[in-house]
Amino acid sequence: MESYTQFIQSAINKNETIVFSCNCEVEYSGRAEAFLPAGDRIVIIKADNTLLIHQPEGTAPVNYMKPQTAHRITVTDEEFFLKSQNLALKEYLTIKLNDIYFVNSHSLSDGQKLQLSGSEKDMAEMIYKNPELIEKGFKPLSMEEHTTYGFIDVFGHDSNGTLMIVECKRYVADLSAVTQLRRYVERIKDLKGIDDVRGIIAAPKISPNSEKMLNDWGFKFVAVEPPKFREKFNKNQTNLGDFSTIQ
Amino acid sequence: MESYTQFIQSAINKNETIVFSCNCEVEYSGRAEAFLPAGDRIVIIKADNTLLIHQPEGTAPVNYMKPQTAHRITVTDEEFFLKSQNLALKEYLTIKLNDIYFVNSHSLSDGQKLQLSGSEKDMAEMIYKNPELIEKGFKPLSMEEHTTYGFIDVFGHDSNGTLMIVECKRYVADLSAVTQLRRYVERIKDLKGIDDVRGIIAAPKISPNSEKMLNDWGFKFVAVEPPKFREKFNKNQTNLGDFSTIQ
DNA sequence: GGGGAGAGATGCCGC
DNA sequence: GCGGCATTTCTCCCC
Repeated sequence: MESYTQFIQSAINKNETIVFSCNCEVEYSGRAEAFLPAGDRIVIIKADNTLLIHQPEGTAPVNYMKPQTAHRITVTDEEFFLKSQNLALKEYLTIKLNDIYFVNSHSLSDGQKLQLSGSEKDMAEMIYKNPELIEKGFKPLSMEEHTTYGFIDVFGHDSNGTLMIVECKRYVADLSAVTQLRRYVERIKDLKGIDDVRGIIAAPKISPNSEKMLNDWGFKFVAVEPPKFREKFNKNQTNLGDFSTIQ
Repeated sequence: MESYTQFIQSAINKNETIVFSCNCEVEYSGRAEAFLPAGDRIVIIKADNTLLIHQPEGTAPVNYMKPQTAHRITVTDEEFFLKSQNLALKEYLTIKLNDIYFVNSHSLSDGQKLQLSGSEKDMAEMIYKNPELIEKGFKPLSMEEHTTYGFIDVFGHDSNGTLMIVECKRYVADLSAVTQLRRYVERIKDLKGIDDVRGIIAAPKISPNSEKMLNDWGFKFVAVEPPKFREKFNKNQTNLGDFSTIQ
């Protein structure tokens, strides 16, 4: 234990990226209060002093501390602790280390950013460039039009000159998407002093209750798929190929 | 490289929790499309076949695959890949391994769940038990009352018998919190066939525009802090104690 | 730094 | 599985 914790403390001092696996319990106090009883976990301390605690299952960390947190190993009555505190955010975390299985530490170098396509913004741009996806005669005027009550994805008018507000969702449009659209429509009616503004939800799908609410308010749903420029795989494949033996 | 990748493949077969550090590039196709150029990262494959890729900075993983994804090492023209696919979700990820710095694999055991307090639900319970936090004479009738347009945090009536709907937020109430409240108020008016229903936002803070919108609709903001039962630290401390040397 | 909103959101609970 | 919604949301963008 002692050699492991000394190694961790030394790596903390050198600002390296540290990974270790341990049996531990965790206490957190900050935006909420939390306690996690003893179990096996993986702990990562990154170069920017982010701390992550992962259980052996699940996508999200069970506990964490944000970047720029101070970390220190302490020993009391032969019990080992990793104490973290972020004074600026008033957040505190203590890991009681019952056992350490392995530790690794490296200086890692990575200046790359993820290049992603298929976001809601990409959808809005696609609609802006291909307005017929909404309806024949739709003329977009602006994207991300700002109002006090939020900003509008695509703003324009139809073939009759009636103003149109389009709210894009990349997956299933829900109740809050509909109230969001309503907020913009009301705001534009108020700002322009007119009563005739159309509201459109553009998404691949919409939940039944949301569609009911949408129709109750006189708005319209248009089915649109988000664009995916980088697509390389055939998603309809049924042949597992290389993977067939490990399914 | 070859011994590392063989070790990884063998650990995948044994369903262990694997951690390795490497230089790699990543390609993802699924709900969106993404590419991450070469850099140093930490990769975790968990016992439930969740995969996480972390850069040396930041809280969130830069790429990931959900639980129950199949993983396999492949070698083509002396280039090493970790290929992951989740056929059920139609998601695919390929890591091109340029270099591996270390690998570790263990069978980890952890059946514990995080015990958390200070959530929105805790706030609702606190208000239910201490209705004077909202106002003198408030009588709560139910929590999580269900409507077609969502469920209400705390439902009750005031000293005059007027129905009241309370929406709790654990941090700053925003525009969508106000529209959410409005949705419930309108739904209850509609269901009960009455016109007099009060709406309350209970939160520590509310954004200025949200408060304006709230007041425009005749609703009210009440300042309430979320409860924190596990609090052990004095957050107003200015003495850094053990941490003073590493700030 | 605050406001506003998306996210490959995730996770939880309910039906 | 979908629906509805909170989250120690995180992250980005813009003011």
